[in-house]
Amino acid sequence: MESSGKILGRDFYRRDTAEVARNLLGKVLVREKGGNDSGYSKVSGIITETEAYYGTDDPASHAHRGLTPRSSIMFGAPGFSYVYLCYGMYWLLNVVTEEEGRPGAVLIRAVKPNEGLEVMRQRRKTSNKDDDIAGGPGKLTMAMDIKKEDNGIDMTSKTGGLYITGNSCDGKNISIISTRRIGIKRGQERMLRFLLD
DNA sequence: CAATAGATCATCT
DNA sequence: GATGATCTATTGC
Repeated sequence: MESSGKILGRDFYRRDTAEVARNLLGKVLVREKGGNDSGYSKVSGIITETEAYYGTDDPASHAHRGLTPRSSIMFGAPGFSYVYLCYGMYWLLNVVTEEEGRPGAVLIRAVKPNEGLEVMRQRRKTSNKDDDIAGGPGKLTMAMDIKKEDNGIDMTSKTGGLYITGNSCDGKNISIISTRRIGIKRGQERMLRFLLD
């Protein structure tokens, strides 16, 4: 049997953004670098931290000011990746939620290394601690080699080499904690950050 | 150990 | 031209 579970379908993402963010915890983010060169590698990690971002009602969201070229993907169909550059240095990985025409996305803030730990460690020489390899939005994309080109990938299919599968250990008691979001100026009152205990 | 500044660039006003 | 969903290194106690 497949230890990695099956890929989450589009219906999973076509829900309330906070609901998706909550349900993504414990799932497995898989990154298959589909390159044909010797650098082929497969890495995966268990999602341990997410944040929900809505649309016009959410002052912290990129879709807050309406539809712009960058945020337009948040208005599109669910299940697609939304990768963007933050502070000029780090890429952040989001997954589009809500039905088409309605903005929403879940920021994947942290994962726990599962497969390809060695590869991730090599990509992040600066940090020696395993817990810190993908313990943040920017670190996670660094460890998984996610960049601008990975924007707009259909994560309900293996085609893009980036997808999320179900949890391998089911029925496990997982305690989910929700707190206010981090690193933003507005909308902190809302408990839209979810993390695994 | 806690706090702070610097790096760096696509996107929006 | 200003801003930002960040990370790291350095300083200070």
